Amino acid sequence: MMIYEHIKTLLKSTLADVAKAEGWTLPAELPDFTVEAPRDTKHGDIATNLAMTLTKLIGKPPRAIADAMVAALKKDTSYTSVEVAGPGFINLRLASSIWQEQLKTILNAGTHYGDLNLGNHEKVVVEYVSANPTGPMHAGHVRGAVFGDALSNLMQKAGYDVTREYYFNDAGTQVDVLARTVHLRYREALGESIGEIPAGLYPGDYLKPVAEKLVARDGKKWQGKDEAEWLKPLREFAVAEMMQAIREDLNMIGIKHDVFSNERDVIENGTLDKVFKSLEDKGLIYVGTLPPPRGKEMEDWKPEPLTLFRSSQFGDSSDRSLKKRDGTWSYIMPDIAYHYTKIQRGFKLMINVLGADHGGYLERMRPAIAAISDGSAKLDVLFCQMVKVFNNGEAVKLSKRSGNIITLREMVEEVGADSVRFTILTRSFDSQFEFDFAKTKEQSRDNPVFYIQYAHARCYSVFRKAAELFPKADISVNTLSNLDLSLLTSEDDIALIRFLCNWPKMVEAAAQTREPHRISFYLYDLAALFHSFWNKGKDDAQLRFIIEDNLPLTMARLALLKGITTVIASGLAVIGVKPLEEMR
RNA sequence: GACCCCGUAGCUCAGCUGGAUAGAGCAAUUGCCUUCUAAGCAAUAGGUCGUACGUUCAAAUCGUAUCGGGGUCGCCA
Repeated sequence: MMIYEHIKTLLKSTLADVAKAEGWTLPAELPDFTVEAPRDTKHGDIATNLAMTLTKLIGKPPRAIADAMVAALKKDTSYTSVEVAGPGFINLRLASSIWQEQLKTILNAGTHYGDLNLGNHEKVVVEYVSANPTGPMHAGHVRGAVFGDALSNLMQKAGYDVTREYYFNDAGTQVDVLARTVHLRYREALGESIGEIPAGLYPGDYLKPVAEKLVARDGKKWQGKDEAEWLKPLREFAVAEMMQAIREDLNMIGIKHDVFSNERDVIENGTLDKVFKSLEDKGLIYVGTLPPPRGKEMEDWKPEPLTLFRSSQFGDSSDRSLKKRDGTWSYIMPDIAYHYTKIQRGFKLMINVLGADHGGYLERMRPAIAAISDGSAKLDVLFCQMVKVFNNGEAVKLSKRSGNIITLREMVEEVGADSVRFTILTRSFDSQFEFDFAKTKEQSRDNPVFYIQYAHARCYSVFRKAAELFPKADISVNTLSNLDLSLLTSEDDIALIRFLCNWPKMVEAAAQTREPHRISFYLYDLAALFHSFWNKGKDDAQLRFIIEDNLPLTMARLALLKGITTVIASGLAVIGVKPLEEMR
């Protein structure tokens, strides 16, 4: 980024000079203009749209403004060419020495190259997965899980103090259903014939081992007893088991949360009562009746007085009920209390990664957070769109009810963690995508993630070869970063360095937009440049990395390779994929 | 009835805080392994960017309308 910011500053000062000479009046604050590497290298190293953004202000055609700028820029020797192109772009080419210096900067920074101070060490909590402990992780969870994890990596790289968090509901009806199903499986494990799993309980075999564990621990203790006796202990047992399984599943795909929070704690430690009372104290709670929901047929709907939160005072379309008809808390109240704990822990920025099926969540939670934080905390919710799962072209309906699921475990075992992560992270989170399990399995070897890993491995292969051919040469990073790199002059050398210099800008853009997939595409393009360079060495010996009779050039090329592996490795770290040193 | 996301090559998707001839992978066709790993490279073919207006020096990108697909609108989570 250094280089682009530097050029931008230079352009501004040149513009000021030109404006003076030409008699243009400029505003104190210039319109925002770009300084970036153009897509097509024919357009130079760096292009700016500066002239075009000034047409209105100055009242002259863009090319005329550009021409005046070019005349002034040509006096600066750090540009080897300056020209006007297209509708009024100014294209600059920089002296090779500038790029060679940039490569040194990269080597000195190592994998910290691209680290930013965008977040200024601000504390941010990223909550993701947060699946309730009623079943194993399945394909529907994977997208949010991987996305949230990569986003956390990205925010960290951009200079935020990130906490990865998982929140689960262990106090509602779902976990009661879980406990009942476990009890049934428990009776089965003890030899009873249970027949089909009744509707309303969880089908699927995944609770069998849990039941067996329970038998091993408690024997026949709960057989033939009333639900009132076993519900609570079995619930606790089952929740602990499921959470353990979930952690193991997530681990398979490289995900580890820093903090696990749960609904029961929030209720039992008094946080919920405290938060509710503070809402009451603020005059935001009343008893009233809500209109029936629109656009949806509600057979069992009856107007009844409920405990309501004045959500509409904070921009919500309606007030919200905090208690159910039966007097128990509705899901939103523990959630509000949970978010209060985040605020208490010092987070002013909270990011929640949710599935698109939680569409109304933000509209409800934002007002609540505004109320409990008095407007000082901010909630961002990123909705990952649905994943449509196919198996060889046939749609797979994921449903716990029918037991028809593709588990995370199956995905990782069949396709591989790296491929799964990369596939997910080459999509923008807000567009739905189709995941064909069978096809992905079949094509797993074609997954673009290997293309990037292969580039990394090839670089390492050259280093191994160099060590063999030049046993006396010191090819450590320290030495490489202090070399004279003036031998790196070919178009391909410079093109690669130039591309490496885009890395910090990529991190910045990806972090600002919360779009880790940009990193994947950048890495792919970098790998493509590298592979292309590699193959040129077959036609032109001077473009090989190792040139046996030219140690100085070889050393300079090794420095370039080091720059490439450095950026690939730090990019893959964001994606959460291993940078391999060898692939055979 | 209201709100959110998407519509780009045969398929899966990038590009969208406006910029130069619209990109990649897969699938198709053709070349390249005595030389640093062919999980690679080079080339060919493939698109009215859903549609229509509008804003702009400039629109796949922004706005309005419309069609199509998905999601949400609860005291469920």
